[in-house]
Amino acid sequence: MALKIFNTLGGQKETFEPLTPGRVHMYVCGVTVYDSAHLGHCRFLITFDVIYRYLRFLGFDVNYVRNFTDVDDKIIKRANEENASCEAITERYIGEFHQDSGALGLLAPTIEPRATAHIAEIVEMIKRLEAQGLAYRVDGDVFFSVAGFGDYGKLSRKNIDELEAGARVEVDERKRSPLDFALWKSSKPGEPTWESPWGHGRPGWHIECSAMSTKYLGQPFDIHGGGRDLIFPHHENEIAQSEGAYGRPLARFWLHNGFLNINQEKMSKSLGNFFTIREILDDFDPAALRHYFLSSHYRSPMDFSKDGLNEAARATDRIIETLDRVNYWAGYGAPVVADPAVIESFRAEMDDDFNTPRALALIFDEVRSLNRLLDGKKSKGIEERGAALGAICDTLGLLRDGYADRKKQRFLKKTNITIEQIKEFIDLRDQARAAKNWQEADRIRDQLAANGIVLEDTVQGTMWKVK
RNA sequence: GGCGGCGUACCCAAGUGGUUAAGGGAGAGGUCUGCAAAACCUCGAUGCAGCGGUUCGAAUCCGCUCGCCGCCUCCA
Repeated sequence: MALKIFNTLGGQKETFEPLTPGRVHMYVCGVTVYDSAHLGHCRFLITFDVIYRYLRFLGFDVNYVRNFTDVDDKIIKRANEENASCEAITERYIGEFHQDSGALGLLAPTIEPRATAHIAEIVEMIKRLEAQGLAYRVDGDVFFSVAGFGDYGKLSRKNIDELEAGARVEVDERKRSPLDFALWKSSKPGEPTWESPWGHGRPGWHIECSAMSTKYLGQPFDIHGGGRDLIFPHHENEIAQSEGAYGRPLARFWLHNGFLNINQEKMSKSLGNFFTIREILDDFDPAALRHYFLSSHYRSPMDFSKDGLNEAARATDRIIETLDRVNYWAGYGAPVVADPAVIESFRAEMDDDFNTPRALALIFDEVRSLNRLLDGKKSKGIEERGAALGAICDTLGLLRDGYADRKKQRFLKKTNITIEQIKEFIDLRDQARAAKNWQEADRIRDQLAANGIVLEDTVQGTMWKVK
């Protein structure tokens, strides 16, 4: 049994073995902090959170680095619009990002480096590239010379000549080739700026990832990830910089997640067709959102819809209900060993390029089996299989703890109904039921149902839940 | 123009050469229940965009056609 991962570099699944036995070094390109994170970001965050969790589940000690791009044209633009400092903007959105991450149940990376805290390393790397003859200065800017790096295009499988022919970018005439990109930009008055051998300026976008990944993970490291759109030019440029500077590979496995579309179009800031993470979490549980993303393979494109998210929410309810039943049945007593056969099946699915849709199918097979056992009042293996199911959910990061409470809280927040009122209705109905006044009991229940509250008569009494 | 991807039941979505095409949601019938809810059971694509081809055998490989999308520019 071995983990196989689809490697963009090479375009096929390859057996994964870390360079250092037992330790995985992983870098994922994070976000530019100039605005609230949206569902598209959510997908890449959850994708790599699951990969991180699964690698840990396999027993690897994972060094997971995910950066913040906190110096960039968009940040400067935003700061100017708000008449605020860039620091104020980036601090605000890094704070928001951490709130969203917490709400989504994302495991914190080992380190979250910021570009502005690594200017020295960036300058050092550019100097190295200059020494290698791969960089050239024009006025106060420094560009990378693509012509000097023979492997350029190997990740995105692009041919330099065709790229030049197809380029419809406004070409900076000072560049030797239209594909050359900025390593260092001279800064205009009012922009963030640092001292450098080339005068005052700031780093280009791509160089920060090269500098920071090398600093924290060495070179080469095991896994480099990000969204599909980063393949070209961002990751291609990172490779050119890092491999050009050090003469050895940057990363061994390159993973890219598919896009989240909406109405067949890419969800993006520029198109304005996005939902922010926080607005979706007002209406949906983070576990449901995660379930929704996991129901599709991470490399496939997805078309977002609230209907789809609602379906995922109902499916999540089903898993949670079963886990609750198991917990009730078993109590929260002594921990048991998770059923090894179930865990093994989970591994088999996930080892195949993190096939979460199949892992979910396994979860539902287990849900059905467990419910059948619980219905039959048979005890054989319930605790072990329940423990396995719980472990699988945890490895996927489905936030099962507090699920029912969160659902109730969202409901109570959106309506003016209080728990006390609901309990009063339940008491009234219980009295009617005790008197076998079924008509009145049903009337109360129907009334609550009309308000989105479902009652369940159980041996422990009447429970309520949100529809 | 170049490169890459997709099209599987009402909806979402696995499967990429070999017994009956996973799983979820919705739907229908049933068991349980005072009635419900939940759960469980049963049903549901002789077919995988279309047409050809390769093969003993294809949703899976090849070719063509149709439809859709992404990257080539900041973007997860």
